[in-house]
Amino acid sequence: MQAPRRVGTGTNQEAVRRHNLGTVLRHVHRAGQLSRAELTRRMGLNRSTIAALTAELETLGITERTGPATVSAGERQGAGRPSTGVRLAATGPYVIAVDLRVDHATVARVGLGGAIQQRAHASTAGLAEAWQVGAAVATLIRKVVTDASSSAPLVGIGIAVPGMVRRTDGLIRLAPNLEWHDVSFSSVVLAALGVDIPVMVANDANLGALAEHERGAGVGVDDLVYISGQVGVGAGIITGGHPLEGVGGYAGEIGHLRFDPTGPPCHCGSTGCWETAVGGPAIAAAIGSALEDVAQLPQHLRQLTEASPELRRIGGDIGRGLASIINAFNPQLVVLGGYFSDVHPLVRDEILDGLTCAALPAALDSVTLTVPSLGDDSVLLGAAEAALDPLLVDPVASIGTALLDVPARLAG
Amino acid sequence: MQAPRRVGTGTNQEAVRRHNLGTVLRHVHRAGQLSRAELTRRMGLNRSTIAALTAELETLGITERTGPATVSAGERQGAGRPSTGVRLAATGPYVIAVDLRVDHATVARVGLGGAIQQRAHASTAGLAEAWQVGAAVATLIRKVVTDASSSAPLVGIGIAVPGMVRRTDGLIRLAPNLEWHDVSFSSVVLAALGVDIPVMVANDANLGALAEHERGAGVGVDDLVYISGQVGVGAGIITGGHPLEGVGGYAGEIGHLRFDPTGPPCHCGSTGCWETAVGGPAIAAAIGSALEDVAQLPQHLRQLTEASPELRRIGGDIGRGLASIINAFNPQLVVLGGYFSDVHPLVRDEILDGLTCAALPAALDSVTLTVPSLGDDSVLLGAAEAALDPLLVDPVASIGTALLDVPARLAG
DNA sequence: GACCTTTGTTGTTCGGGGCAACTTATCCGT
DNA sequence: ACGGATAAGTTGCCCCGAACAACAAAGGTC
Repeated sequence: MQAPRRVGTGTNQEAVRRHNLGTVLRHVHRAGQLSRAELTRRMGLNRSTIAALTAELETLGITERTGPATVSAGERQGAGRPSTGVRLAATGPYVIAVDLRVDHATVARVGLGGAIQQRAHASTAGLAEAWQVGAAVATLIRKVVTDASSSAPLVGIGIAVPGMVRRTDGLIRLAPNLEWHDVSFSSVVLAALGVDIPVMVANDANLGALAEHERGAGVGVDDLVYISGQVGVGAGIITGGHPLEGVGGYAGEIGHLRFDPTGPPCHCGSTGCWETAVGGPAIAAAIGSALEDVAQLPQHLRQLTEASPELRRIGGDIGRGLASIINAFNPQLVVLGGYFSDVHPLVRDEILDGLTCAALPAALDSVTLTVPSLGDDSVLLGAAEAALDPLLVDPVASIGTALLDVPARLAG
Repeated sequence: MQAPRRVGTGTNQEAVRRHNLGTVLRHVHRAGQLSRAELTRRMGLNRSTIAALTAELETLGITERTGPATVSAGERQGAGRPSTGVRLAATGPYVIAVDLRVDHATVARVGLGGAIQQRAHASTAGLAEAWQVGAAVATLIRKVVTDASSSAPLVGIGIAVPGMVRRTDGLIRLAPNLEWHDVSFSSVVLAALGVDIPVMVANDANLGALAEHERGAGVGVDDLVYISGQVGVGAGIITGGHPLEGVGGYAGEIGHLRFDPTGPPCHCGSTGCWETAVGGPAIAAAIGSALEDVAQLPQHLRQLTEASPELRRIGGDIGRGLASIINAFNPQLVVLGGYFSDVHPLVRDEILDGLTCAALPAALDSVTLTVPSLGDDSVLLGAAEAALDPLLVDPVASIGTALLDVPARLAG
């Protein structure tokens, strides 16, 4: 009995209301706590309109109002009546975020506002088949919802995968390091859980970029590139404030940019991809670590205080590869994620040298290099953000389709 | 006395009206002529709403209605009352488009709908200073408005430049082949014309991409890359239906992607950029043409029926470079503009071979290579589209600030 | 020619944001 | 301590735009 979904490029009043309600929630989601007066300023709407919108969010159980006396730290300033605050409800909607890696998986229950409420972790080493991994993930999911309030709605699941994911349906086309081809992992997980809720599967680098853009090093930056170094090398790109996807959703496969045609063959079939120069195996070799240990690269790198000449050369290669990326995308920020965040402090100068000699000055001027400010949780929190997105687009619809009484329903 | 510009992320009713009016106009602009019934279908709004919106466009003098009997070719089908048509008014708003190249400039008067109403062309060889070129362009502009109706409003000027253009203000940061640094060409042209109207300066490849997306080979394609081969090599990229700009507006400088570190030095200071392998000078050398003739490459290429071995090798290099671009952006379409459209028929197989061995299968599956369907006018029409954009966003405001009585005002 | 289908037109309804007046709550100066 | 200034919440009303329904118009179909 739900209203027919409108199509077409026109905007009607219902859509305006949806959009404004979602935008209010998005602001609260980003800022955590916010006064209605501040919302009025940021959205440019009338006070009374903001009051109506926040009231609706309250009746939906998403937010609650804080007394005007909340800010009591003695630093209030400016005359006038203090503004009522809006904050996220303790038993408000939440999502499940899954960060699937080559040999382990992390699952978290994440509320609106991006707070991790509960998390669980398990090794997946030795689990080759997707259904085995799916079962392990389902177990972790059951674990993280045990303490959830039964009145809090579960809005969806977000899953980060190291591979190429088709954006239309979340099919994993190819995850080389998991050795998966054409796996519908969302179906696998839902089957193991025995429920039906929206699942969003996406590439790990894209989600890392999303998280750093929303609540990490890239807040307020509308053009950024998140470089993911896990085993392979990939990138998540935000341009104009929106994720760059490409037709299929495979954009950002910068690990296979041509780097040195005289270099070694790459597992992709080509020769001299950037990944062969700066990928996990190359770095492992440069620091004398075993190739089987590629998944543990960050730990090994953190023990180093100085870079070997081999690692220094790789630093230069990182810089020269980044130069191509900066020329192509003209980002304001490059976030070095995965093991790159541990390589960066060791070879910062070499990276910059490589950059400077190969990037165009105009593009180089406006770019900054940094590491994720969310640490190792970028990708996990990005999966949460992706799963939360429908809620921020249309809160009413999303709450309507959410799952209630979750601990009991998943326990069965 | 104009209404204060609303800011903020909220949407109000006024904005809805603006958006819908602009969207109606955008549909007519794209389709040329359209029935109100068709508009109703495409926009998903009510018949009466469409009637009100089209009526407003009529009173603004932008469109006019065609009698229901317009379609008389005997191919009418379907029962029911025939729909009133909406078409662009003959004396409706128009823009000036300028395609500035290394040794010549083309200027056109372009109406809504993308029809070139008048055009002019002149060599700029020997004009080194920006003000000299600006004066030449102003002369061409005066020429193309001579026959314009004095009641038709001039909405703006769009200028395509082969260089890096800052998007915030249209400053030309660097145009290597014009040898310009930090030139505010919009000021130069406006000063030469003695009027003040909106001028949009942008990179030629970006505008070529825009035009092919709007009315060329990329209609309906939301992810495309337009490769521009003039003297240097650049790209204009559309992702998710929107131009990819980057912070400064310099995105798409793919001519300086790293291609072969053992290759020759590039004028940018780096070594082995893709441009050194497939740029104008390399192609001129491969077909035995003089280096001073780079601007005439297309003419020379069109006389060839067969590719030399050198040109074949360049074809492979084009393919291998495109592979990187396809991996990075995952486009649905790659449009080979500039001299590449003349190289393509000669070395199609070599390009495809290079592509196949270096691009990722998932990305390669969904991509098509083609040449501009607007021919040599892509960039010019893209400049027109860019200048028309404000009109399609807010018709009322744009008409309000437009210049009237243009032939007389520019003649002085 | 009767009936059906589709569209334009017109008047009305509905809903959402803007606005103004009033109330409430705090700061600040005397 | 007290009143004015300031800013924010609340309330009722208005305006505007899209939806809707009823009717008229124009053509197709049998």
